[in-house]
Amino acid sequence: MLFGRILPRSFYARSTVEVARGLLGKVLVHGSTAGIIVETEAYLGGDDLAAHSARGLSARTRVIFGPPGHAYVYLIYGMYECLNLVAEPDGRPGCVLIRALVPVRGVELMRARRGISRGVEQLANGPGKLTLALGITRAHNGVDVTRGPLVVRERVGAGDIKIEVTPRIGITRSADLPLRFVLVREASVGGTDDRVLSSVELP
DNA sequence: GGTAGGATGGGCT
DNA sequence: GCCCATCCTACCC
Repeated sequence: MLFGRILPRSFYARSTVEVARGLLGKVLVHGSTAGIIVETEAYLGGDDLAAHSARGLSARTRVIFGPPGHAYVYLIYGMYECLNLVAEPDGRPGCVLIRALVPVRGVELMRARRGISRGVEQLANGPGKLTLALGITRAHNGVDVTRGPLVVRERVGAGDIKIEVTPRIGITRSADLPLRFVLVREASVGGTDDRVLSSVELP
């Protein structure tokens, strides 16, 4: 698995939906651990009542209104942390929740952090699981993901991908909007990555 | 295969 | 005080 360049800020300075779709198939890297992004959700500005930014600017939502290409990490249910990547030009709200990864580097460390000896496909197949597996915490809230140690990279040799679109998971407001994006499989046949990508079990 | 319930703490009304 | 952008275990088909 070869990683390409770090995604530049211009990648994130687009509409939240474009960024959510564009992140599929890219590689999230933190230290010695990395995984291919296979599931994302877009949380928009404006009429999207499920978004944390819907209630306006606050100490918590400040990052979402800030410049693109930064991490928004928050605590959910008092126990887990969720990673978002901020989209849209500076000053406009919008972020992408990373919901699932296929581990490609540092699998043993991920296993140790998760405290389980289960299949590799279950190490990072959920928003609370992947932050635990990659060692991402609220200490990363606001960090610039166009500079290390937490970055997203291109994947060398990645072909066309197929994307499935569904409503978002686990929300009650604005629940019917088609803003969840899942990487179904590689369209190009024959790469060893096909097996890896199809092995993820989405929660 | 499926679902019900509990853990656990911060943000907001 | 209530509501969560969740996960795991136990238990029941």
